[in-house]
Amino acid sequence: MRIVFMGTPEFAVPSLEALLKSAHQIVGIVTQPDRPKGRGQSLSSPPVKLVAQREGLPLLQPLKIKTPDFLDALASWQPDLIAVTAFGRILHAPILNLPPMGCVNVHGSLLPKYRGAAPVQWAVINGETETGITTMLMDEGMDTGPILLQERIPILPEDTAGTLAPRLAVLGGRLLVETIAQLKAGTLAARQQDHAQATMAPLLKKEDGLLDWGMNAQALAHRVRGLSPWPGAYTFSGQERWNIWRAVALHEPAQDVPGTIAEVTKHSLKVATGNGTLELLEIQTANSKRMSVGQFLAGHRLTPGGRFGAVAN
RNA sequence: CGCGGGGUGGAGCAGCCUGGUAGCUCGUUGGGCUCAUAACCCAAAGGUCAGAGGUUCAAAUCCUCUCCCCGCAA
Repeated sequence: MRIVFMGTPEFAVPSLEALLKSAHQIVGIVTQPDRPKGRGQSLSSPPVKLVAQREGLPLLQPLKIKTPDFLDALASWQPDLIAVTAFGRILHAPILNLPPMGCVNVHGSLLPKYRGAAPVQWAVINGETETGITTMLMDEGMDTGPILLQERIPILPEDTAGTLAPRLAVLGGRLLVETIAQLKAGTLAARQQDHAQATMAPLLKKEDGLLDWGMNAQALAHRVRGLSPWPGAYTFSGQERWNIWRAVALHEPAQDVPGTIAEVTKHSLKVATGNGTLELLEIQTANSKRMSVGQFLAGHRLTPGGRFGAVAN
């Protein structure tokens, strides 16, 4: 089968790799344009582009999707099917209708739960113990198309969005190939999503990382995991921004105003929350690298009673 | 040339402004105490102060350049 692959970040790479190992012919790849990144402002290539170049495959990086030029280019590849994993743009009808077998999307959640751009992060933030991959036939909505295949995967207690995403991505690749095989064989029946059960997983912004100490300790711990490695959970100590990379909720009830440093020993740092105590395990201050609380406390003197919270300005 | 912070024994930091004996909290090693311990006590080892040049009687500290790391912003 002639397949066009559309995808952009690291999460999309295993999908592409899986297709490359399959018997299908990848006739073209579409990814987002190079963008300025990093400390300088140098352009960097999306991970999918690097794979395309390695394989010497035809590549498009359209600035705009809804142009006749792009549609013509796509059509010239004559795809039977378009596979989409984390491309980063909504596809409109002219593209969706182009391939005879339709557009198949790999989504990182058990749809209809967690529709949107950040399904992995939100599943962890909400303390889910399992999530999964859904393949679906795309329509014009945001992850609203009929479901093709679905497979579950556990979320481990120590999982962050950063550790969970690669496992989901690999599963996504496997399920994508399986989905295409069954579509080709005609043994797969798409079934409509139960839209009443739908929840959203909107794109995270930097500000979403700011911790609200009024929440309960368990919810904060989940948030720290779900926001790692991006955008990162953070709070303020005075004017200084501190990232919290690992934390665990304790059963000890909070005695102080939420955000108050409740206890400091040589190796531990405990903070009062709206309900319960949060022990910080790995942190990162303004211009330093992330480090364990033990390391941090070796060089910094903290005293109980200090307050974390939003910066006042 | 997007903005800013930093590089000091193995780790994390102070010292720099106002040049003049290398400091703190840990870790490591040895010893002691203890039923015991990530606890406590005693002692020891371990540093070209990122690198190069300059100023000076004297540079971790002041000046110039280079390399590397980090945060913001995207």
